Order: sequence, then structure tokens, then C-alpha cells
Amino acid sequence: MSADPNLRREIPDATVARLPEYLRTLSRLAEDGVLSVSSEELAAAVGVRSAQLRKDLSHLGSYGVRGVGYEVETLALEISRALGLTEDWPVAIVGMGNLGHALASYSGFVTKGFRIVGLFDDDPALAGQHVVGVPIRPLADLPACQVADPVSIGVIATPARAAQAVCDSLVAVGVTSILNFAPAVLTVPEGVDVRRVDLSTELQILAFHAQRKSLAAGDGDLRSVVSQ
Amino acid sequence: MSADPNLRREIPDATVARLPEYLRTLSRLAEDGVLSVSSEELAAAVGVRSAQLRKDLSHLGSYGVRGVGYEVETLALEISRALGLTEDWPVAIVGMGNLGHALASYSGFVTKGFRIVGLFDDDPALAGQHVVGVPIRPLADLPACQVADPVSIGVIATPARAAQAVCDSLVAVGVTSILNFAPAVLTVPEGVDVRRVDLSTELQILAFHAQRKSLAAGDGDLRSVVSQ
DNA sequence: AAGTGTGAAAACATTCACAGCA
DNA sequence: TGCTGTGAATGTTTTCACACTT
Repeated sequence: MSADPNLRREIPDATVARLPEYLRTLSRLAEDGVLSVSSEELAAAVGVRSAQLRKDLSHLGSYGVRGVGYEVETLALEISRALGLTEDWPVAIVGMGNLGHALASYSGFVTKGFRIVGLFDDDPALAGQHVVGVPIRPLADLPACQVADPVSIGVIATPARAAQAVCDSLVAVGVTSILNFAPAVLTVPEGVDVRRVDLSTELQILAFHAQRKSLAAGDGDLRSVVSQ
Repeated sequence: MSADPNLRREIPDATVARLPEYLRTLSRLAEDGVLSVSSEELAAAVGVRSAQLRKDLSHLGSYGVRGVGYEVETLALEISRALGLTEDWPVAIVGMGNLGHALASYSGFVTKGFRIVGLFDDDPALAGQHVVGVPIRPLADLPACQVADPVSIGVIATPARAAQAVCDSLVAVGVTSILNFAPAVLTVPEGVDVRRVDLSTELQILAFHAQRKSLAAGDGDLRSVVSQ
């Protein structure tokens, strides 16, 4: 029953995670007026191996020219299409503390397909304030807003203790993609996709590698640990 | 020349990335007064398979009791030790816009081994302000501060265009672990460890999965996509 | 009886190396 | 000639299934 055996291949998760990097780098190249790029050059700019880049791109289709390279514009468009960025993604942010403000005013947001349609916070001191032209409302207003301009991606930027309740509210109005900045594991029904971003996890991973470096140095067994 | 063949095993990166989750969940259990936990219970609370949890923990050593489970306190301590959180990690944040403020006041920071020793921003309007008791200074003051209380982890929360210069300044004073929130790929010397956290990458990955869900639904080929 | 710790198997991801095309 | 696209080889991660210990 599922169609397009040639067009709609399976793209590995590891590849999907790198496509945004490729896209960002291609956009920068395009700004600089670069028209064409080889896998070797693009890979170097992104910080991966050229074989990996070519393998990744091969999952999208065949958009390079043998002996020449990739046309920057074309490739950027195809990656955008693969990621779904040619569609419009209305986003709501819940929790307008420092982090919520930072996220709302983050430029990368607006540029590519993402559009902030709602900002929510139950703090009365924030109610009615506008950030990037969007008013902050209590979370109770979410269902009403959802009718006017339905949110497809919800961003949780509240403290950990509020995160599950906020998540439930988002799921209740039909949001199936959630980006969670709160340090909490969320329980969601099947079919809802949650990604978590956490500062302290990242710091702890850095600490682990830093510790290894200092241990190795103390051993006289210096080994460079570089990852990006 | 490298010692401790039994104690200092190689811990896989995939495992290291999950240890902070385990630790957070264990801390919550400890707060709730739970003394002992099985791999099945802990795995469920974290959102992984029990076999994966046991395999991960086996890399740290043998801290469980067969037929019983793991003692919450002990396991938390051993994970902390493996991650290097029993040491003190002085952190500097560069770029004190909304994001920098959010990071500086983030609670998870202080709790576990991380200590903010410097906040930097070249905006004269911010100079001298205090956040969490630490004054904001111009980046030029970094070398002087470094003598008094040396930074081991640098956090970059500046706009993309400033990121490489900031990174160079950090590396110049001997920082070898960097957490980069700017949407830019940093070039660093061998031995310097960079991790990047990027909102728009995360949003794009969500968009990809959301697109797949809607395509699959349109096909009548519904497939649940849940990841966390 | 219950649940850890771990070899072995399976799945997944990266890298190599080269055929094939412009 | 130069560079892409891709099978085959290698490396890593996850899962299975059960011996072993308390």
C-alpha cells in the first residue's frame, strides 16, 4: 500500500541528524556566492569525512554531478525538502523565562520554515507582554489559539516540575512533536515525538572527556579526544 | 605505561551520553526515599531497555546485587565518579544575552560539580552587572581571571559571528572543553573538545519526523515514531 | 526466585576503495 | 581527469538469552 519505492527511501537517523549541519553550511556558502562545491570541500567545512557526506546525500537521491561536485542551491533545496522545511511549521513556546525569551528571539527560528504562533506562561507578571511581536498568554488559552492557527511543534522551556503538565496540555490539543528543554523525562502517548535538549547532560559529557584527558596526561599516555 | 587494566575500562560514547540521564533519575529516586531499584524499574523510568541499562552499567564495574537490584545511593555515586563529577569544574560563560542569562541561572549547573567562575560580555551596557553573584566583565579580562581561578569548561552563548573569536580566546588561555550554543562550526586545535547544542538543528529533526508522520498517515500506512 | 552481568547475535553506522560517468 | 555514488569491509551499538549469584 505504501507508494514511491524509488522516491521515498528510508533515511537513517544518524544521517537526519547531520542534514541540518549540511544545510547551514550550504546556506553560508550560497551567501558567499559559491555556486558549486565538492564532497571533499563541503565535508571539510562541516567537519565530517567526505565518504560520510556522500553516503548521507545518496539517501536523498542523486543530486551531484560526477567529476564536478554539487550545485549549492540545488543541494540546499533538496536537503530542505527532505527535512520537510519547505512546509510551514507553526511553533508554540511554553515557559517565557530567560530561556523562553532567548528561544523566541533566536534568529535561526524564523529563517527556515518555523514560525512562532504562540507564547505561553502562567506568570501574571508576563501576561500581555509581547516578544518578537507575539503576546504572552496563560497556558489555558492554548486550546482557543489552537483553533485559529494550529501549533504543530511545542517547545517546553519551563522548570522541570511543570514540564509533564505542560506536555499533557500540548498533547491534548493535538501537538505530536515536542522539544523539551526541561530536565525531566516526559511520558507521552504512542505517536508523539519528544526530543530533549539539556545543558547539564552536555556539561557532564564534557566533564567525562576532560577527566579522561587529565588522567591520560597524568599517565604520560596523552591521547587527543576531539569530537564535534 | 598506562595503569589500572581492571579499573579504567573503555566506556563507549553511547554509554557516556546516557549516564547523565541515569544519574538524574537516580537522584530523583533518592529524593523520594527509594533505597534500591532493579534494572527493569530504572530503565522504565529513564526510557531505555533494561538490557541496555545493564550493559551500560557493566562498563563502570559491578555495582548491582544479583537477585536484588542496585542500591540507589551507591549507583549514583559510582556514575558521578565515572563522569568525573566528584571533581570541581570551574565554568565560564561568554555572551550574556538572554541565553547566557538563562544558562547562568540554570539550577542544574550548580548542583553537580559545576561552578560558575566567570561571566563575560563585551557589551558595555552589561559590564558590572551581577548574575548569580558573579560580575559580567569584558572578554579582555579573561586572562587575568584565569590566573585567579582557572576555567576548565567554556560555554559560548554569543551570536554565530563572534563564536570563533571567542573560542580562540578560550583556547588561548588553556580551556580544552567547550560547549557551543552558537550556530557555527568551530575550528580548534587537536586536544580541544567541542560539543555543540543547537535549537534549530533539533527543530529540523523534529520537522523531519513530523513530516514522515503526516506522509505515512496520508498513505494509510501509519507508523508510530517515538524517540527520546 | 529474582535479577545481574555478559558472551554471542543482530542491527546499525562508518569507512574503504573503486566502478562508472561527465 | 576528477569526483560522485555505492557495494563490500570494518567498526560500533543494541538486543537477546542464559549462566550465575544472592
